[in-house]
Amino acid sequence: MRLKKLQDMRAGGFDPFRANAQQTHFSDEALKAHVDGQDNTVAVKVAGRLVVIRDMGKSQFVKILDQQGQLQLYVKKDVIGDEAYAAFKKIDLGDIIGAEGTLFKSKTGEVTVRMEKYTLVSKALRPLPEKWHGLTDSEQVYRQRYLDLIVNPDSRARLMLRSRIVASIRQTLAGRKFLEVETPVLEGVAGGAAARPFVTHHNALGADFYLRIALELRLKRLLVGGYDRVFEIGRIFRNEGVSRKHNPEFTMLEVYQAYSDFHGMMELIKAIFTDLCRDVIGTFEIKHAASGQMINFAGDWRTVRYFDLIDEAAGFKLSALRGAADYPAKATDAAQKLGLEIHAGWQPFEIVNEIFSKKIEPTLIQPTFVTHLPRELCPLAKLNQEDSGLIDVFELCIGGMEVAPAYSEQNDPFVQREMFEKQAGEEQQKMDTDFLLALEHGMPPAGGMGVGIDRLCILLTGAESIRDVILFPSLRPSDAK
RNA sequence: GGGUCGAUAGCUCAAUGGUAGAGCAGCAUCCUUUUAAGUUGUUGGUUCCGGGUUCGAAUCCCGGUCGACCCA
Repeated sequence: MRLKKLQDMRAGGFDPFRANAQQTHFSDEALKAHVDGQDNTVAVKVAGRLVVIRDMGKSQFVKILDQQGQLQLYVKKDVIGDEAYAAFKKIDLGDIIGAEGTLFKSKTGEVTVRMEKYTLVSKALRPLPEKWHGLTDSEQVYRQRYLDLIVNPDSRARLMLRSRIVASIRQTLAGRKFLEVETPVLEGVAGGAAARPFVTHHNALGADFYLRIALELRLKRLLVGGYDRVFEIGRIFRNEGVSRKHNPEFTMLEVYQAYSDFHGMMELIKAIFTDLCRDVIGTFEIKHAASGQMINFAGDWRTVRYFDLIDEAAGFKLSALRGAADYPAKATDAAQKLGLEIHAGWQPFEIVNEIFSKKIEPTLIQPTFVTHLPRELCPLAKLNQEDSGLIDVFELCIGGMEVAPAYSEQNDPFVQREMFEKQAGEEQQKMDTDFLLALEHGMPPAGGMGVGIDRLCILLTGAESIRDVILFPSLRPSDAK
């Protein structure tokens, strides 16, 4: 039917796919441009997709949707003429039009464009999903996100907010003289984190490449190169499970600042959140979707040592036994008392971290800096001066999720090499020998931080799943119809 | 990878093992300030795919595909 309308139009000498329209106002700008009490004085040219048609015979109210939202148009036979009105009646819901007219307020007080002229600029050959319930089939929401954006205002607003969140972060960092850089996605060694990488092959070079799993080692080379404040917002790839908190490709912000340390990173991440809450979200209190609690981003954030939390969970001073002969047994015992399953070959730090990630992290709803983690958890951080079993780092947890880890970065090439070589446990990082070479040239002391942008967006938009803040989440390929 | 649940008209959803329906969308009709507009009429199905049981399967069984949730 719609195809026939298109064919008729083309036979009549008009092809909507060859037409265009002008846009002087977005919908929200048009709404603001109306002057109270002065109807039909302001002329606008608007454009968008027809999403509502209320036909009353010789006149109709319709609504178009553009980037900023919906705008009502009033189409009157007397105004646009018999011929144009007859043609307008043939337009379908979902078609894209440009319209010119003047602004007025309807009987019910809605600012509306009195349409004088219109142009059909694109024909929709397929119908829109239902207007009231929207599109709820999650598979279609993800696979055909464009339909979700057209009919589900929540999705539209949430994903637009993500764009503004990223823009705000860039602005905060630029204001502090950070340089935004781009580093390779294809790497010979996927380092900087412990994760299974995706592998691909470069034909001309005859070599396998890995998609990066972190940005860290490249950005630190830039510190060596004399760029003292650098950051990258980029996609990284981990060939692991998919869940509400995990997508195989996700966006990471990594920041490195020379002559700073993990305390400096605390200040920086607070500044980023403060700017976001004030400029983008408009509130410092955000509801946590999973728990229903309000997360308060204002004021001082709690800072607590990793092992203090462990001791609290265990119910006794487990940390005092670190290094003692019965530490592994006591740690296993404590974990099992908490109902955790401990695998036979696990190192003590793995057992303790199981307690942290299963029993503690999910309870950290309010912003919390967890500091002084065991050294085995990250080979790239500086060792604590007082206790070389610990590292000078924090893990920022919010909403029960790890949102941002930060370190005082290890810049001693000997210690760094040793840390790589001595790695224990299941999760081990690959040794990047060129990175060690770079360290040997001298890297300034620095604070560094990684921020999972997707998780940040989950928190700030009150979303329930990572898929709600990623435009096109990874799905198993399926044969398109 | 394991478990649970789901897939029916373009969309949102119904349908004791017995003729597959409704609302919206579409089509036609009436209506010159509507707000999920309203009115009258009406079209529309490979019930995800492949097997099996049965006189008869959207429904029961087996296998598969895709998705959601939970667990690892």
